[in-house]
Amino acid sequence: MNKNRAEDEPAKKPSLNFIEQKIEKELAEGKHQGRVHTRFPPEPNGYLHIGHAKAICISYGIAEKYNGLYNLRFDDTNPVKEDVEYVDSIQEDIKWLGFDWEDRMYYASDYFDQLYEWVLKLIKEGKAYVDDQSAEEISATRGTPTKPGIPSPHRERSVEENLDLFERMKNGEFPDGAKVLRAKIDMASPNMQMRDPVMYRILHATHHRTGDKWCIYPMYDWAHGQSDYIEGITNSLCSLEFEIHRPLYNWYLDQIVEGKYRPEQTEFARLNLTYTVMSKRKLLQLVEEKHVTGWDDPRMPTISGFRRRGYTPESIRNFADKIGVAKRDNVIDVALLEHAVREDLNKKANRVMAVLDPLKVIITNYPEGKIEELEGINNPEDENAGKRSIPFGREIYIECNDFMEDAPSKFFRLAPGREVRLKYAYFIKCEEVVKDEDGNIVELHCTYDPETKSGSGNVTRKVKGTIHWVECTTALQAEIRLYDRLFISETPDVAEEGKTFLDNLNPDSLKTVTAFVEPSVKDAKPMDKVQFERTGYFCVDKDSTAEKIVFNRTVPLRDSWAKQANK
RNA sequence: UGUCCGAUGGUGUAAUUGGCAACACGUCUGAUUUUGGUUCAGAAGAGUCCAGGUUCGAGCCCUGGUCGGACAACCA
Repeated sequence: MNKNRAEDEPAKKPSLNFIEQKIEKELAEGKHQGRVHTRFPPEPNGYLHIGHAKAICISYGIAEKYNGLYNLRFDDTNPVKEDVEYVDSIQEDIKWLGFDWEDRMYYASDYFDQLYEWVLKLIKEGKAYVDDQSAEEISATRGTPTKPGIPSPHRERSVEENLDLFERMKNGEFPDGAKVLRAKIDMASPNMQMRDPVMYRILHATHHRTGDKWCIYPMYDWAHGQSDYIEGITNSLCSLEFEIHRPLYNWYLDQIVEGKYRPEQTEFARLNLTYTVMSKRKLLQLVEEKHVTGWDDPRMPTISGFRRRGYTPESIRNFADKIGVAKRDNVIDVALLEHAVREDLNKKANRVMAVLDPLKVIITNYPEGKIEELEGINNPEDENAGKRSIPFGREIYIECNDFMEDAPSKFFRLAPGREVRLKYAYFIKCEEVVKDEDGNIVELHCTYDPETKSGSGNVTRKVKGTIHWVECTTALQAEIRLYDRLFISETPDVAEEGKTFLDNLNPDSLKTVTAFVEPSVKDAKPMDKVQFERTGYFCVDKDSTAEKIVFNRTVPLRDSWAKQANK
């Protein structure tokens, strides 16, 4: 505790990110009557991933910070891509992260009638027209970023004709793609978004909420700002790729806003993570082509995947805090996410001994058949976590790599003639290495020193290493899934020529082993988090049962052994 | 050969709006430790994309470049 320092030096004002600065300025100016109201607007066409988690933490976090409100709004304007399965999972994931939108859950589809009314007004004002051109023609006449577009031959239709045609579009008289409604803005605008953008298209599709009521659906741009306006959103935060849409967002608002209030769009850089694919399309492909077991596969960067993997909501929110908010493109090292997980789990996860790669050790001077109960501390970081009993006996398993036959002097663990401490138990000394006819090590014969019992306090000599172990006859068996990163490339999205991101898949992203675990884990419930001593953080799988205990590896322990070994 | 946006240690984010570039992760060193974990103490590492300008003083302001990103779905 740096109490003294805190008293001597005035606490440094925590720095604000650019969105917070903007909001504080607005607040100071009395904009929006001092209200802050944000929203998170996912399209229900996939599961939420860690990138969405960042966006949620920003939008909702800002509202919380300034005592404002936040909404959840499903941006469901494209029925052919959307599904209720996603609506449900999105709600579950946001709740799990710890955010509560109370009764403010909306759908863009709630506003279809209002949107229709408003667009009629635009048509009457000569600001929108029905275009009969095909999608290809519209695309071809839009021009390029450096060449102006060519006005549609239907651009100057009369208001009456537009009204009639649009009415008939709505009534289902035309097939998909036959006509669209376009805003009449500027076909020569240097901003491609302003070249008479499509406002409505014909889609004879059943919407997951409005059913068959509509066969024309609004485009994102025409729905989004208006939805913000309807909901009283003050700050509409989105990612950078919508920056170029902002003039259009504002143009549409210009047409409908009455009075002083109007929402304002602000953009920030989306999250990129090393070794991680963040595109919904690609994640969907991983699921559909069965490269993973589902959206909640522990290797997926989805919120549900991380949850199943054993990540905690706190760690994800802390992570979002650490990475900050800015407008420049970024690639965050996954190590930072993993650090946030370890930081949280270190405080919360109870310690347990488990041997993943067993080597049998027989303690030759320990009485046969005797089982002794030793005391273990559940969590040295948390006094309230209590203690547990661990059986010890003549035959135990230790980790294979905790023994080395020809050990260098820097190797602190077991080797012929060397002595180590068994965690919570005794010193043991390796007396004999037993091998089979092929020369493989079968088991170790060791002796223990009864004087060195843990906690006895009468130990005069020191050992350099403490290793974990599990007693053979009382050990439980568990299936351990050692999940590793799904991709071997730091930037799997950037595939070499002739390759796709799938070529960057890690063939070793899942290894399953059967391990021996101390008997106390029989009480573990699905989703419980534990730390296997000296190994890593693990989470009891959601489908784990008493008959078949399954652990997913959340994240390995920070491991400086490897570095030592490389010296 | 357009418009918009961006550029600060390896990574990410700051810099009280013009005042000797800070914090976190990572790296390294040391101490404590019945986890080579945790914790603690310390160190190295950028002179802010480049070139000019304004100023007593520029990462912040101005001018001109360079590099990177976004935009030409009836996706969001």
